[in-house]
Amino acid sequence: MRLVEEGKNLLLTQIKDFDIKQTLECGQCFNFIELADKDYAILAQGRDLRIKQEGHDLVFFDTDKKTMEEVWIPYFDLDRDYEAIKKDLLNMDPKLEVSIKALYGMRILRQDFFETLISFILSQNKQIPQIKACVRNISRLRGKEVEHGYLFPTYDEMKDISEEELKECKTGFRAGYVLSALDSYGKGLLDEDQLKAMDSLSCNQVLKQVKGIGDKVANCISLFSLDHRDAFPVDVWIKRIMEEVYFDGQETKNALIEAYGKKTYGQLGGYAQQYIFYYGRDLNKKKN
DNA sequence: TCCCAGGTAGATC
DNA sequence: GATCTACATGGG
Repeated sequence: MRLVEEGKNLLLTQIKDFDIKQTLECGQCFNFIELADKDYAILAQGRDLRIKQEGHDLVFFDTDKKTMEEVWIPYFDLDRDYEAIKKDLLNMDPKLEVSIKALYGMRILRQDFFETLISFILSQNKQIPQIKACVRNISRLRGKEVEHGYLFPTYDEMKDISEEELKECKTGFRAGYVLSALDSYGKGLLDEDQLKAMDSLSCNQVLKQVKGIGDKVANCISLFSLDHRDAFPVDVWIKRIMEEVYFDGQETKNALIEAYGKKTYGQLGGYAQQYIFYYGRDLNKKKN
């Protein structure tokens, strides 16, 4: 990986194990726009970033070196060795080979905690396009306008939102859950630094005290915004494919699947989960 | 018209 | 404890 300045843009060359489409469209983040093939606007980290991939090169538009090192390299998890992660996972479970090969360029983003907290509360019992629409509605109502849309609001921008406004954003029965999360956040019960310092189990327990956060959402928040890479969210897709591949086609409780994932993949549980999730969904798309 | 979606809380047994 | 169901909204 090498940094090259090109006028106002920054070029990252010789990148490995990275694909912008796989990374953004694997269901971990919702506030981005596809401008063209492998050319996206990402509304995150309080910024509007246009990023384009050309083979092993990444173009970061209108970006300085400091922002790149302090914001985008951590955000895209580019300072982590995915070759080693994939190799370790394959040793733990050879069955992962197909999904890892299919999703060779997926990186788990290090996303903003508040945004991830609210977004994954909204995600329950919704399809990804609908989650995106919901996040977009809230951002339009309360977030800062930028070139390619609206940033997701900060806590201060969102704290006095009403239930009616949330329902206008098509949050449905999740509106009350969002209010509950805002309340806990405002009271300081959800402190990002403290949650990061805990082990993932304790972290999930704290998150689950919020009404509307259960096992699955807590694991997603832990994995996608609190550096708990051993988290293992079990949703309908994971359940389906793991019952088929690891539980002999037998109906299996979510808690048991989660325990199996954590035991099998340990610290790499979150990565394994993402590879399996994407593969399961992708396979389903091809059937239709 | 029915079924499902990156689920969860509350009721009921 | 474990299981059942209602919950908004949109798409197949």
